[in-house]
Amino acid sequence: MGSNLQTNKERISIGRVAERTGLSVSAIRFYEEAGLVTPVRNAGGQRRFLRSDIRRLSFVLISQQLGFSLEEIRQRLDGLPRGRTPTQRDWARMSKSFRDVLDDRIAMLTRMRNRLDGCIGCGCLSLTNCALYNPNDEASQQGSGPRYLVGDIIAGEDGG
Amino acid sequence: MGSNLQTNKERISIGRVAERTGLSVSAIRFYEEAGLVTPVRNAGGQRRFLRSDIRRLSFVLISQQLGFSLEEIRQRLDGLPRGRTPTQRDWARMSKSFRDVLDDRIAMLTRMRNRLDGCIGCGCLSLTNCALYNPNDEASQQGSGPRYLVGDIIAGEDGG
DNA sequence: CTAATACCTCAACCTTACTTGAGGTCAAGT
DNA sequence: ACTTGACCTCAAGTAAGGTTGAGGTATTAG
Repeated sequence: MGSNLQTNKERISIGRVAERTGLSVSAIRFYEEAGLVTPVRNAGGQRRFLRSDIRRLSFVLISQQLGFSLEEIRQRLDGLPRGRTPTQRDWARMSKSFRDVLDDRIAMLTRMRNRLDGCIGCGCLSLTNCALYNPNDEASQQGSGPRYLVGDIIAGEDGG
Repeated sequence: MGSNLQTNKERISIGRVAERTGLSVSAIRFYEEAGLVTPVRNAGGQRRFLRSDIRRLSFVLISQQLGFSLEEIRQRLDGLPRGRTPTQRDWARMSKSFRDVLDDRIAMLTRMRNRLDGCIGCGCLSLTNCALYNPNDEASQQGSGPRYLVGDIIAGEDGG
């Protein structure tokens, strides 16, 4: 009875995993390359996944919906135990980690929203005073490259 | 008195615009290509911007911080009047448009957050029942490619 | 007038998250 | 045995949002 703790048998193919997760085969291969799953190979060189990898990939999908990058997800998955199948407690810990980030994002978006009227809505768009530019907010940072703001932006106005 | 409605004088170089907005010169050229600003050229072929373009680009920067894509921003900027310098009322209208989207995003993130404990936190990750996968939410949709979910994902469980 | 900047275009490169295709192998059914 | 379908690797393409560099022209300060 101790034998099914680990489920070393019952390895499944990439096609099965794709069916069960809704991911494409190519995406699963890509996720392997990204370090999100680490299937073994059979004698013929084909990938064999654990059933628990389905849950792992489901977690990846959910996390993406929450707006996390694959790298952020990988870091959290690396916190899972290697020697055993993750327990409810393990997942709950990660859930909390995400919840905290979501709380921050919601708070930031709410602040942004509240500032919007005062900043754009007034028509001044004065970035000197504009709270939307406060670099202390962990702002979106979607693209690459510098996104800084200095000095008096609007000083000389059009129509002058 | 009608002469300064349009401000045909006082055109400024791309370097000046870069200084005033904090954008790089290359980014401003890129934004021109994206249709976000449309500077004229002087006799030597160099770009000359209106002072109001600084405000326009400031709006672009703020909108990006709010999480909008350049295309979404362009569409909103295209709603600005072409014949005259935008008024406070014009900016306020766009502000409202963004505010509405932000309200939706905040609401969605909040729903997600509230579901997180029930879905990941319980450790089941059963995507059959998982509200986080509800496609009716305008979910993040960051990457490209299909992101669908079908059927019973977790049915055969590890350790089973 | 000349040197130093600032500006120009075009092409290539970067990251993230994948897809698509070519060319070849493995596994399963008959 | 043979055929089909699933699988393999590697290279290139896509989209967004830019940056970097090469090679050349404009403008400006002295």
